[in-house]
Amino acid sequence: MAVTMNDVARAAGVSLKTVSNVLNDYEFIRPATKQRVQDAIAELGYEANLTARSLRSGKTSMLGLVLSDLSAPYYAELASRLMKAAARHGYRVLVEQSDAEAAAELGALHGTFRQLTDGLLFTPLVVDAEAIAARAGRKPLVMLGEHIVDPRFDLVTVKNREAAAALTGHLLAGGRRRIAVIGADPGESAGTGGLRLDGYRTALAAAVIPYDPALVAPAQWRRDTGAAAVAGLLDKGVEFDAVFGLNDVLALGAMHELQVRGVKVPQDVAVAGFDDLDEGRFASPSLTTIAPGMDEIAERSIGLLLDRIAGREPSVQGVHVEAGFELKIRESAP
Amino acid sequence: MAVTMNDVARAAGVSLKTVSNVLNDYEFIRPATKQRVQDAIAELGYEANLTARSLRSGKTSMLGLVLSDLSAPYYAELASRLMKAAARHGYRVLVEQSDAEAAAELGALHGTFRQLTDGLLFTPLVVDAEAIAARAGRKPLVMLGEHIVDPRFDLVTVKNREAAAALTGHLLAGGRRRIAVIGADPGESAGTGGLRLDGYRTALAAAVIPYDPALVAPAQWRRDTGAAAVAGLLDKGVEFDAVFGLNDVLALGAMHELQVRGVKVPQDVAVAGFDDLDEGRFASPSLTTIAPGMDEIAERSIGLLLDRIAGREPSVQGVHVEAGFELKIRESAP
DNA sequence: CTGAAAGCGCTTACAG
DNA sequence: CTGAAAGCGCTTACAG
Repeated sequence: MAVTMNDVARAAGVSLKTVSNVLNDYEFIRPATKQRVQDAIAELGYEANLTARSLRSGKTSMLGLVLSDLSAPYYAELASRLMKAAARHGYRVLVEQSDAEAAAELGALHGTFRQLTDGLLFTPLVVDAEAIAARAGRKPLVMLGEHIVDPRFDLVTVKNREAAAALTGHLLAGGRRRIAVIGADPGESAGTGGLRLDGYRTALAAAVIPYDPALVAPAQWRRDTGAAAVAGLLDKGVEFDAVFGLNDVLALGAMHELQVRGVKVPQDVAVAGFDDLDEGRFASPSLTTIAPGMDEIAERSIGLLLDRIAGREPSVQGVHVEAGFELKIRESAP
Repeated sequence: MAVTMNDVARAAGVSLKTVSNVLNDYEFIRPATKQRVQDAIAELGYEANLTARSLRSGKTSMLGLVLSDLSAPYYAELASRLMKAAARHGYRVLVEQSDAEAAAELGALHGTFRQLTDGLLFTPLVVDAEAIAARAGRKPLVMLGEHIVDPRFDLVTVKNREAAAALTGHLLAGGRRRIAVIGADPGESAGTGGLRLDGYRTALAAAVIPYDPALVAPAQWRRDTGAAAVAGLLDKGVEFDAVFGLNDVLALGAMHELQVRGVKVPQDVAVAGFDDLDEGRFASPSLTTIAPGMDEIAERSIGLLLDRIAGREPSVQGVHVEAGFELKIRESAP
């Protein structure tokens, strides 16, 4: 059997409580006692049993991360950084893939997944604020992304509108006038796609260029759907001189389709995305995009969640954090 | 407070043990009793406390997955599928990133990570078999990848040698004679890189073409390093008419560098990779590659690990599973 | 087929 | 500053 606190207590000649005090960095321990306990721990190779600690304390030292699909590059990158940020504070991250299904998204809010974690980083895609509020329980919950923007919930996000406007502004400055948008419904205004579309419209308005809904093609945010959306525009005979993929994989899929059809990028059509995936830097041509402050997002969301868990964050209302961004100009839209 | 088994027992008018029996699908329960318990569970909204169950039973229903970096596309894809396969059996997967550091790889073998999981899926990159054997403990451990091929350990992998030989054969059939290899040391023979290099050499030998170590460039398996390795070959004046990136990101990095330098792919130099990332399908040109049987790998490794956990797998020796592969011929090496 | 009791390894009031 | 005791919510022999 594994070494227990009892073994340590016996070896050090103290009580269980004293070992617990040492383990939990209780201040008022006589240095000599502390030393004896630490020696016993080292000698016996004692490792605290997290399960027992969890059962008693109600804390698991795990954070939950709910996202649709870990194999999507943006989420993989985000998960990786969140795990590293959490590790710095002594927490692990348990990932749950929802596949963008409502039942899975809601399921992560209670049941065993919730039990196993002290707080949740949640990237809802289909479920609405009411459904979440009804099920969220008392454990802290921080939203990532923009599907839910609600004063009841903490939220960490990028400056989507500003970033999309900056990118669109860059395309306009390059002389592009008919900029297709891939990944949103023409009338969309909420959620990540809606906010980015809104930024696009803002930049258009600033340049006194009318908004043409025919240039906006909805698509799920994948490479194949990005390619299909551009194919649809081309087949319908819609004219455009640039494509703004609302994220990088959409832009990359679109760029592929353009090239397959002999449309030259950027000469005939410029292409730009959003996310700054490593993949885009090595695409041909390399992809112009927005680099969201991923480290800032990871750091801030973990920080906020841990503050809530520890009761350090005083605000009763949701705290909304907006991370910065950077425009990365590359070959696909110089 | 949450509803406990005691509350359910009281509501159903039975003992704790009976509730436990119903929860654990014990066979011999009177149907009426079972029904009463299930009704009480439904009515109270009871959810079993996993932590308490773990402390008592020693099982956590979690599997550990140790890999170097979750943001690497192959690992992200693998993790995603492993999580889905595990979920089908009622298990979750807890991921640990080692950053290819020995301390982290060894650390995952004991301590809290091991405690929290019933078995480990391990992708070691730097640690050797002896170090693992010395620290592995009694919980099951299944190796993924080929860094450790040792009769003491279970292993699930692709047919690396055969796949690399098939790919090389395809390049040779296309008339390529000087095929550069990116991602291995010229003398390497063990590990994933070594096995793939070995397959390359086998195909070369079958075509009676001498092996030229000058064509083999070591590189970490990333895009930037793939680009740098090809740059190195070009700068040294090494002549080649094809590049075999030992995985897709290497090939994609190499392809980017070639194109930046005005080398036409595939006319001047054909490029091929290994992994069949979605990214490669949408690269320009699209990437010829090997599709490892990812679902087979995920399914078999989870199956094997769960068999070991349940004591169902009788073999004392390590079981070695080799998944199939498929050659995907695309534009970069038609 | 079901019950009463012990115990997994911790933390946490409560004393002193 | 430290000890003895209770208890977190389950599962598991042991009876009956």
